[in-house]
Amino acid sequence: MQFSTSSDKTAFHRIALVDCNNFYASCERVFNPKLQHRPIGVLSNNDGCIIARSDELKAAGIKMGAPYFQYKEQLDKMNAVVVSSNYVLYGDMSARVMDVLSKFTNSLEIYSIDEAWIKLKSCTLDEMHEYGRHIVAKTKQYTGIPVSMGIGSTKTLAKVANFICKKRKIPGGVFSLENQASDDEILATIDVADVWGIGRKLSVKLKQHRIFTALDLKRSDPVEMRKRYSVVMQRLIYELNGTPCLTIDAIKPKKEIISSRSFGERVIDKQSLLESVSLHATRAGEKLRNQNSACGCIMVSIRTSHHSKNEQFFGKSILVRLATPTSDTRRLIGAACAGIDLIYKDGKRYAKAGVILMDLVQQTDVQDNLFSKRDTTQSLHLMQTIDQLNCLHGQSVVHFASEGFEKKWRMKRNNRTQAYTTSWQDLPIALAN
DNA sequence: TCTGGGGTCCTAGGACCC
DNA sequence: TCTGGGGTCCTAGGACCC
Repeated sequence: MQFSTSSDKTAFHRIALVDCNNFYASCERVFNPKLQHRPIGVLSNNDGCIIARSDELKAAGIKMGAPYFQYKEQLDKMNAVVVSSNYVLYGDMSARVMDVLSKFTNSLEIYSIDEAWIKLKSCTLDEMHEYGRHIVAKTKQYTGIPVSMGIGSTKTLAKVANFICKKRKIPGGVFSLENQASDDEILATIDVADVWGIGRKLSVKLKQHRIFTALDLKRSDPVEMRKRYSVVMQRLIYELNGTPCLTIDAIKPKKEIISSRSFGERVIDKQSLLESVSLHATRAGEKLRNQNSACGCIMVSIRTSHHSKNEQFFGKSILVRLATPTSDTRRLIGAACAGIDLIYKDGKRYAKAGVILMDLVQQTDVQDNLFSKRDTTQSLHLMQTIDQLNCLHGQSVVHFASEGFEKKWRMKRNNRTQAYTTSWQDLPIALAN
Protein backbone atom coordinates (compact mmCIF):
# COMPACT_ATOMS: atom_id res chain seq x y z
CA MET A 1 0.00 0.00 0.00
CA GLN A 2 2.56 2.56 -1.16
CA PHE A 3 0.68 5.40 -2.77
CA SER A 4 2.88 6.67 -5.53
CA THR A 5 6.07 6.17 -7.43
CA SER A 6 9.10 8.40 -7.49
CA SER A 7 8.27 9.54 -10.99
CA ASP A 8 4.98 10.94 -9.78
CA LYS A 9 5.39 14.70 -9.84
CA THR A 10 2.71 15.31 -7.26
CA ALA A 11 4.35 13.04 -4.69
CA PHE A 12 5.93 14.59 -1.62
CA HIS A 13 8.11 13.11 1.05
CA ARG A 14 7.85 13.24 4.76
CA ILE A 15 9.75 11.76 7.65
CA ALA A 16 7.79 9.75 10.19
CA LEU A 17 8.94 8.79 13.63
CA VAL A 18 7.35 5.63 14.94
CA ASP A 19 7.71 5.35 18.68
CA CYS A 20 6.42 2.52 20.87
CA ASN A 21 4.19 3.71 23.70
CA ASN A 22 5.68 2.99 27.15
CA PHE A 23 7.67 0.28 25.42
CA TYR A 24 8.99 -1.86 28.28
CA ALA A 25 5.72 -1.66 30.17
CA SER A 26 3.84 -2.58 26.98
CA CYS A 27 6.09 -5.63 26.45
CA GLU A 28 5.22 -6.84 29.92
CA ARG A 29 1.52 -6.34 29.24
CA VAL A 30 1.56 -8.33 26.01
CA PHE A 31 2.35 -11.54 27.88
CA ASN A 32 0.53 -10.87 31.11
CA PRO A 33 -2.97 -9.60 30.43
CA LYS A 34 -3.54 -9.15 34.16
CA LEU A 35 -1.25 -6.13 33.87
CA GLN A 36 -3.49 -4.55 31.25
CA HIS A 37 -5.15 -2.12 33.64
CA ARG A 38 -2.59 -1.97 36.41
CA PRO A 39 0.12 0.64 36.80
CA ILE A 40 3.54 -0.77 35.83
CA GLY A 41 7.07 0.37 36.53
CA VAL A 42 10.18 -1.25 35.06
CA LEU A 43 13.46 -0.98 36.94
CA SER A 44 17.00 -0.51 35.70
CA ASN A 45 19.68 -3.11 36.20
CA ASN A 46 20.23 -3.81 39.87
CA ASP A 47 16.64 -2.66 40.43
CA GLY A 48 17.98 0.81 41.14
CA CYS A 49 16.01 3.32 39.08
CA ILE A 50 12.59 3.43 37.47
CA ILE A 51 13.29 3.52 33.75
CA ALA A 52 9.89 2.82 32.22
CA ARG A 53 6.49 3.86 33.44
CA SER A 54 2.96 3.15 32.35
CA ASP A 55 0.67 6.17 31.94
CA GLU A 56 -0.51 5.86 35.55
CA LEU A 57 3.02 6.31 36.89
CA LYS A 58 3.68 9.22 34.56
CA ALA A 59 0.45 10.86 35.73
CA ALA A 60 1.53 10.35 39.34
CA GLY A 61 4.59 12.48 38.62
CA ILE A 62 7.18 9.73 38.87
CA LYS A 63 10.10 10.87 36.75
CA MET A 64 12.16 8.77 34.36
CA GLY A 65 15.27 7.54 36.16
CA ALA A 66 13.89 8.20 39.64
CA PRO A 67 15.49 6.08 42.38
CA TYR A 68 13.14 3.20 43.17
CA PHE A 69 13.65 3.23 46.92
CA GLN A 70 12.31 6.78 47.10
CA TYR A 71 9.02 5.83 45.44
CA LYS A 72 8.52 2.31 46.70
CA GLU A 73 5.88 3.28 49.22
CA GLN A 74 3.95 5.40 46.76
CA LEU A 75 4.01 2.60 44.20
CA ASP A 76 2.75 0.10 46.74
CA LYS A 77 -0.14 2.41 47.57
CA MET A 78 -0.99 2.67 43.88
CA ASN A 79 -1.05 -1.12 43.71
CA ALA A 80 1.56 -0.89 40.98
CA VAL A 81 3.42 -3.86 39.57
CA VAL A 82 7.16 -3.28 39.63
CA VAL A 83 9.38 -5.57 37.57
CA SER A 84 13.11 -5.87 36.90
CA SER A 85 14.15 -5.11 33.35
CA ASN A 86 14.01 -8.06 30.98
CA TYR A 87 16.18 -7.01 28.07
CA VAL A 88 16.02 -10.35 26.32
CA LEU A 89 12.25 -9.93 26.02
CA TYR A 90 12.40 -6.24 25.06
CA GLY A 91 15.11 -6.86 22.47
CA ASP A 92 13.10 -9.60 20.82
CA MET A 93 9.88 -7.57 20.83
CA SER A 94 11.76 -4.64 19.35
CA ALA A 95 13.00 -6.83 16.51
CA ARG A 96 9.41 -7.88 15.82
CA VAL A 97 8.19 -4.27 15.69
CA MET A 98 11.03 -3.25 13.36
CA ASP A 99 10.32 -6.22 11.14
CA VAL A 100 6.69 -5.15 10.76
CA LEU A 101 7.69 -1.55 10.00
CA SER A 102 10.18 -2.67 7.38
CA LYS A 103 7.31 -4.17 5.40
CA PHE A 104 5.82 -0.70 4.88
CA THR A 105 8.82 1.31 3.70
CA ASN A 106 12.04 1.01 1.76
CA SER A 107 13.75 3.44 4.06
CA LEU A 108 13.89 2.49 7.73
CA GLU A 109 16.37 3.71 10.30
CA ILE A 110 16.26 2.01 13.68
CA TYR A 111 16.96 4.82 16.09
CA SER A 112 16.66 3.05 19.43
CA ILE A 113 15.12 -0.05 20.94
CA ASP A 114 11.65 1.49 20.65
CA GLU A 115 11.88 4.06 17.86
CA ALA A 116 12.40 4.10 14.12
CA TRP A 117 12.41 6.70 11.37
CA ILE A 118 10.72 5.88 8.12
CA LYS A 119 10.39 7.81 4.92
CA LEU A 120 6.84 8.27 3.69
CA LYS A 121 5.83 9.17 0.19
CA SER A 122 2.38 10.17 -0.86
CA CYS A 123 0.18 12.42 -2.99
CA THR A 124 -2.03 14.00 -0.41
CA LEU A 125 -1.93 14.62 3.27
CA ASP A 126 -5.07 12.56 3.81
CA GLU A 127 -3.54 9.59 2.07
CA MET A 128 -0.42 9.89 4.15
CA HIS A 129 -2.43 9.95 7.34
CA GLU A 130 -4.44 6.96 6.24
CA TYR A 131 -1.27 5.04 5.46
CA GLY A 132 0.21 6.05 8.81
CA ARG A 133 -2.84 4.81 10.68
CA HIS A 134 -2.64 1.56 8.75
CA ILE A 135 0.98 1.06 9.87
CA VAL A 136 0.10 1.86 13.49
CA ALA A 137 -2.84 -0.56 13.48
CA LYS A 138 -0.90 -3.39 11.85
CA THR A 139 2.02 -3.00 14.25
CA LYS A 140 -0.36 -3.34 17.18
CA GLN A 141 -2.14 -6.28 15.57
CA TYR A 142 1.02 -8.23 14.73
CA THR A 143 3.07 -7.53 17.85
CA GLY A 144 0.68 -6.37 20.56
CA ILE A 145 2.73 -3.21 21.02
CA PRO A 146 0.92 0.14 20.71
CA VAL A 147 2.86 2.76 18.73
CA SER A 148 2.49 6.44 17.81
CA MET A 149 3.57 8.14 14.61
CA GLY A 150 4.68 11.73 14.22
CA ILE A 151 5.15 13.13 10.71
CA GLY A 152 7.05 16.20 9.58
CA SER A 153 9.36 17.52 6.88
CA THR A 154 12.42 17.06 9.15
CA LYS A 155 13.38 14.64 11.88
CA THR A 156 13.02 17.33 14.52
CA LEU A 157 9.51 18.25 13.36
CA ALA A 158 8.55 14.56 13.25
CA LYS A 159 9.74 14.31 16.84
CA VAL A 160 7.62 17.28 17.82
CA ALA A 161 4.61 15.77 16.02
CA ASN A 162 5.17 12.49 17.86
CA PHE A 163 5.34 14.33 21.16
CA ILE A 164 1.99 15.98 20.44
CA CYS A 165 0.49 12.71 19.25
CA LYS A 166 1.24 11.04 22.57
CA LYS A 167 0.39 14.03 24.70
CA ARG A 168 -3.00 14.58 23.11
CA LYS A 169 -3.65 10.86 22.68
CA ILE A 170 -4.63 11.41 19.03
CA PRO A 171 -7.09 8.72 17.87
CA GLY A 172 -5.46 6.46 15.27
CA GLY A 173 -2.03 7.30 16.65
CA VAL A 174 -0.87 9.61 13.83
CA PHE A 175 -0.18 13.34 13.92
CA SER A 176 1.63 15.57 11.48
CA LEU A 177 2.93 19.11 11.29
CA GLU A 178 2.17 20.60 7.89
CA ASN A 179 0.55 23.94 7.83
CA GLN A 180 2.79 26.84 8.74
CA ALA A 181 0.37 28.94 10.84
CA SER A 182 -1.08 26.10 12.86
CA ASP A 183 2.41 24.60 13.32
CA ASP A 184 3.48 27.77 15.04
CA GLU A 185 0.49 27.72 17.34
CA ILE A 186 1.48 24.23 18.40
CA LEU A 187 5.17 25.07 18.76
CA ALA A 188 4.21 27.97 21.00
CA THR A 189 2.70 25.49 23.47
CA ILE A 190 5.83 23.35 23.73
CA ASP A 191 8.37 24.07 26.43
CA VAL A 192 11.79 24.44 24.86
CA ALA A 193 13.05 21.77 27.28
CA ASP A 194 10.81 19.26 25.50
CA VAL A 195 12.45 19.85 22.11
CA TRP A 196 14.60 16.95 20.92
CA GLY A 197 18.25 17.91 21.51
CA ILE A 198 17.57 20.40 24.29
CA GLY A 199 18.54 18.88 27.60
CA ARG A 200 18.66 20.13 31.17
CA LYS A 201 21.66 22.44 30.85
CA LEU A 202 20.75 23.98 27.52
CA SER A 203 17.15 24.65 28.49
CA VAL A 204 18.29 26.62 31.53
CA LYS A 205 20.63 28.73 29.38
CA LEU A 206 18.00 29.28 26.70
CA LYS A 207 15.46 30.45 29.23
CA GLN A 208 17.97 32.91 30.62
CA HIS A 209 18.05 34.33 27.11
CA ARG A 210 14.24 34.50 27.03
CA ILE A 211 13.76 31.52 24.75
CA PHE A 212 10.96 29.65 26.45
CA THR A 213 9.10 27.71 23.79
CA ALA A 214 9.83 25.68 20.66
CA LEU A 215 8.48 28.63 18.66
CA ASP A 216 10.91 31.07 20.33
CA LEU A 217 13.72 28.74 19.37
CA LYS A 218 12.45 28.37 15.81
CA ARG A 219 12.42 32.15 15.41
CA SER A 220 15.89 32.73 16.82
CA ASP A 221 18.79 33.63 14.54
CA PRO A 222 20.64 30.42 13.61
CA VAL A 223 23.96 32.14 12.90
CA GLU A 224 23.91 34.06 16.14
CA MET A 225 22.87 30.95 18.06
CA ARG A 226 25.72 28.97 16.55
CA LYS A 227 28.14 31.50 17.96
CA ARG A 228 26.53 31.38 21.37
CA TYR A 229 26.04 27.60 21.54
CA SER A 230 27.25 25.28 18.80
CA VAL A 231 26.61 23.96 15.35
CA VAL A 232 24.22 21.43 16.87
CA MET A 233 21.95 24.28 17.98
CA GLN A 234 22.13 25.89 14.56
CA ARG A 235 21.04 22.67 12.89
CA LEU A 236 18.22 22.28 15.35
CA ILE A 237 16.88 25.73 14.46
CA TYR A 238 17.02 24.99 10.74
CA GLU A 239 15.22 21.72 11.33
CA LEU A 240 12.45 23.46 13.27
CA ASN A 241 12.07 25.76 10.27
CA GLY A 242 11.60 22.80 7.94
CA THR A 243 15.10 22.64 6.46
CA PRO A 244 16.41 19.08 6.87
CA CYS A 245 19.91 18.75 8.32
CA LEU A 246 19.61 15.17 9.49
CA THR A 247 19.06 12.37 7.01
CA ILE A 248 17.62 8.90 7.39
CA ASP A 249 20.49 6.45 7.46
CA ALA A 250 20.50 2.72 7.13
CA ILE A 251 22.32 0.69 9.75
CA LYS A 252 25.82 1.94 10.37
CA PRO A 253 28.40 0.00 12.35
CA LYS A 254 28.93 1.36 15.85
CA LYS A 255 31.91 3.62 16.41
CA GLU A 256 32.28 2.60 20.04
CA ILE A 257 31.07 -0.43 21.92
CA ILE A 258 30.43 -0.17 25.63
CA SER A 259 29.85 -2.81 28.25
CA SER A 260 29.59 -1.72 31.84
CA ARG A 261 27.50 -2.51 34.91
CA SER A 262 27.02 -1.51 38.48
CA PHE A 263 27.74 -4.29 40.93
CA GLY A 264 24.99 -5.97 42.92
CA GLU A 265 27.03 -5.17 46.01
CA ARG A 266 30.13 -3.04 46.53
CA VAL A 267 33.43 -4.61 45.50
CA ILE A 268 36.72 -4.11 47.33
CA ASP A 269 39.08 -6.75 46.02
CA LYS A 270 41.02 -6.52 42.80
CA GLN A 271 40.16 -10.07 41.79
CA SER A 272 36.46 -9.24 41.48
CA LEU A 273 37.29 -6.21 39.32
CA LEU A 274 39.46 -8.38 37.09
CA GLU A 275 36.61 -10.86 36.74
CA SER A 276 34.02 -8.25 35.94
CA VAL A 277 36.08 -6.46 33.29
CA SER A 278 36.88 -9.86 31.78
CA LEU A 279 33.16 -10.45 31.43
CA HIS A 280 32.67 -6.97 29.97
CA ALA A 281 35.49 -7.52 27.49
CA THR A 282 33.81 -10.79 26.49
CA ARG A 283 30.39 -9.18 25.96
CA ALA A 284 31.89 -6.25 24.07
CA GLY A 285 33.91 -8.68 21.93
CA GLU A 286 30.72 -10.49 20.94
CA LYS A 287 29.15 -7.23 19.78
CA LEU A 288 32.36 -6.28 18.02
CA ARG A 289 32.47 -9.49 15.98
CA ASN A 290 28.77 -9.22 15.29
CA GLN A 291 29.45 -6.10 13.21
CA ASN A 292 32.67 -7.57 11.74
CA SER A 293 34.86 -5.01 13.42
CA ALA A 294 38.14 -5.09 15.30
CA CYS A 295 39.15 -2.59 17.93
CA GLY A 296 42.37 -0.61 18.23
CA CYS A 297 42.13 0.33 21.87
CA ILE A 298 40.11 -0.39 24.93
CA MET A 299 39.25 1.94 27.76
CA VAL A 300 38.87 0.35 31.16
CA SER A 301 37.17 2.21 33.98
CA ILE A 302 36.28 1.65 37.61
CA ARG A 303 34.53 3.92 40.06
CA THR A 304 32.94 4.15 43.47
CA SER A 305 29.42 5.47 44.02
CA HIS A 306 28.54 9.11 43.32
CA HIS A 307 25.89 9.00 46.00
CA SER A 308 27.81 7.89 49.02
CA LYS A 309 27.92 10.64 51.62
CA ASN A 310 30.66 9.18 53.81
CA GLU A 311 33.30 8.47 51.22
CA GLN A 312 34.95 10.59 48.62
CA PHE A 313 34.20 9.70 45.03
CA PHE A 314 36.97 7.83 43.27
CA GLY A 315 36.94 7.09 39.57
CA LYS A 316 39.70 6.21 37.19
CA SER A 317 39.96 5.06 33.62
CA ILE A 318 42.79 4.18 31.32
CA LEU A 319 43.20 3.71 27.60
CA VAL A 320 45.03 0.53 26.64
CA ARG A 321 46.22 0.35 23.06
CA LEU A 322 46.39 -2.92 21.18
CA ALA A 323 49.48 -3.53 19.04
CA THR A 324 47.16 -4.34 16.13
CA PRO A 325 43.37 -4.06 16.07
CA THR A 326 41.79 -7.26 17.33
CA SER A 327 38.44 -8.98 17.80
CA ASP A 328 39.88 -11.87 19.80
CA THR A 329 38.29 -11.95 23.25
CA ARG A 330 41.49 -13.32 24.78
CA ARG A 331 43.42 -10.25 23.73
CA LEU A 332 40.62 -7.97 24.86
CA ILE A 333 40.57 -9.62 28.28
CA GLY A 334 44.35 -9.36 28.52
CA ALA A 335 44.25 -5.64 27.76
CA ALA A 336 41.35 -5.00 30.14
CA CYS A 337 43.11 -6.77 33.01
CA ALA A 338 46.34 -4.91 32.28
CA GLY A 339 44.32 -1.71 32.61
CA ILE A 340 42.93 -2.75 35.99
CA ASP A 341 46.45 -3.51 37.20
CA LEU A 342 47.39 0.08 36.43
CA ILE A 343 44.41 1.89 37.91
CA TYR A 344 43.32 -0.25 40.85
CA LYS A 345 43.62 1.48 44.18
CA ASP A 346 43.35 -0.42 47.41
CA GLY A 347 40.72 0.34 50.04
CA LYS A 348 37.93 1.70 47.81
CA ARG A 349 34.37 0.41 47.70
CA TYR A 350 33.84 0.06 43.98
CA ALA A 351 30.33 0.39 42.58
CA LYS A 352 30.88 -0.04 38.87
CA ALA A 353 33.35 -1.25 36.25
CA GLY A 354 33.28 -1.34 32.48
CA VAL A 355 35.09 -1.26 29.18
CA ILE A 356 34.71 0.78 25.99
CA LEU A 357 36.08 -0.57 22.72
CA MET A 358 37.33 2.29 20.56
CA ASP A 359 39.07 2.96 17.27
CA LEU A 360 36.89 0.38 15.56
CA VAL A 361 37.84 -0.74 12.06
CA GLN A 362 36.54 -3.39 9.71
CA GLN A 363 38.17 -6.72 10.57
CA THR A 364 39.06 -7.24 6.89
CA ASP A 365 40.99 -3.95 6.82
CA VAL A 366 43.40 -4.90 9.60
CA GLN A 367 47.02 -5.27 8.56
CA ASP A 368 50.13 -6.63 10.22
CA ASN A 369 52.68 -4.09 11.32
CA LEU A 370 56.36 -4.20 12.11
CA PHE A 371 55.90 -5.23 15.70
CA SER A 372 52.73 -7.25 15.80
CA LYS A 373 50.59 -9.55 13.74
CA ARG A 374 46.85 -9.25 13.24
CA ASP A 375 44.45 -11.94 14.50
CA THR A 376 45.24 -15.28 12.89
CA THR A 377 42.71 -17.28 10.90
CA GLN A 378 42.80 -19.76 13.75
CA SER A 379 41.81 -17.08 16.22
CA LEU A 380 38.97 -15.86 13.99
CA HIS A 381 37.65 -19.41 13.65
CA LEU A 382 37.88 -20.03 17.38
CA MET A 383 35.89 -16.89 18.17
CA GLN A 384 33.35 -17.75 15.49
CA THR A 385 32.89 -21.21 16.99
CA ILE A 386 32.45 -19.83 20.50
CA ASP A 387 29.90 -17.30 19.23
CA GLN A 388 27.97 -20.01 17.40
CA LEU A 389 27.90 -22.30 20.43
CA ASN A 390 26.72 -19.51 22.70
CA CYS A 391 24.11 -18.45 20.16
CA LEU A 392 22.75 -22.00 19.81
CA HIS A 393 22.93 -23.15 23.40
CA GLY A 394 22.67 -19.96 25.41
CA GLN A 395 25.03 -17.18 26.38
CA SER A 396 28.09 -18.30 28.35
CA VAL A 397 27.81 -22.02 27.52
CA VAL A 398 31.42 -21.46 26.57
CA HIS A 399 33.11 -18.79 28.62
CA PHE A 400 36.48 -17.67 29.85
CA ALA A 401 37.72 -18.74 33.26
CA SER A 402 38.92 -15.21 34.01
CA GLU A 403 35.27 -14.17 34.35
CA GLY A 404 35.25 -16.14 37.58
CA PHE A 405 32.64 -18.61 38.75
CA GLU A 406 31.08 -17.33 41.92
CA LYS A 407 30.47 -13.77 40.68
CA LYS A 408 29.41 -12.26 43.96
CA TRP A 409 29.42 -8.88 42.23
CA ARG A 410 26.74 -9.90 39.76
CA MET A 411 23.81 -7.51 39.49
CA LYS A 412 20.51 -7.94 41.26
CA ARG A 413 17.29 -8.50 39.38
CA ASN A 414 14.77 -9.62 41.88
CA ASN A 415 11.51 -9.34 39.95
CA ARG A 416 12.35 -10.39 36.45
CA THR A 417 9.57 -11.72 34.24
CA GLN A 418 10.05 -14.66 31.92
CA ALA A 419 11.80 -14.69 28.54
CA TYR A 420 8.46 -15.45 26.93
CA THR A 421 9.63 -15.30 23.33
CA THR A 422 13.18 -16.63 23.46
CA SER A 423 13.23 -19.57 25.87
CA TRP A 424 11.35 -22.86 25.48
CA GLN A 425 11.00 -23.16 29.26
CA ASP A 426 9.39 -19.73 29.47
CA LEU A 427 6.81 -20.10 26.71
CA PRO A 428 3.44 -18.82 27.88
CA ILE A 429 0.86 -21.58 28.41
CA ALA A 430 -2.65 -21.16 27.06
CA LEU A 431 -5.39 -23.02 28.92
CA ALA A 432 -8.54 -24.04 27.10
CA ASN A 433 -11.79 -24.74 28.88
C1' DT B 1 21.05 0.79 52.62
C1' DC B 2 19.35 1.29 48.15
C1' DT B 3 20.47 6.13 42.47
C1' DG B 4 21.22 2.22 34.90
C1' DG B 5 23.54 1.27 30.60
C1' DG B 6 24.74 2.21 25.85
C1' DG B 7 25.62 5.45 22.44
C1' DT B 8 26.81 9.89 19.46
C1' DC B 9 28.58 14.25 18.51
C1' DC B 10 30.93 18.41 19.50
C1' DT B 11 34.37 21.62 21.58
C1' DA B 12 38.50 23.29 23.71
C1' DG B 13 43.13 23.08 24.34
C1' DG B 14 47.70 21.25 23.74
C1' DA B 15 51.29 19.33 20.86
C1' DC B 16 53.21 19.31 16.76
C1' DC B 17 54.14 20.22 11.81
C1' DC B 18 55.34 23.12 7.86
C1' DT C 1 63.32 45.40 20.35
C1' DC C 2 61.05 42.63 17.26
C1' DT C 3 58.71 36.49 17.83
C1' DG C 4 53.26 34.01 12.14
C1' DG C 5 49.61 31.58 10.56
C1' DG C 6 47.33 27.65 9.22
C1' DG C 7 46.46 23.08 9.78
C1' DT C 8 45.96 18.27 11.92
C1' DC C 9 45.65 15.09 15.45
C1' DC C 10 44.78 13.70 20.01
C1' DT C 11 42.62 13.81 24.52
C1' DA C 12 39.37 14.98 27.94
C1' DG C 13 35.16 16.22 28.95
C1' DG C 14 30.49 18.07 28.19
C1' DA C 15 25.93 17.59 26.55
C1' DC C 16 22.54 15.15 24.72
C1' DC C 17 19.58 11.01 23.48
C1' DC C 18 16.79 6.73 24.69
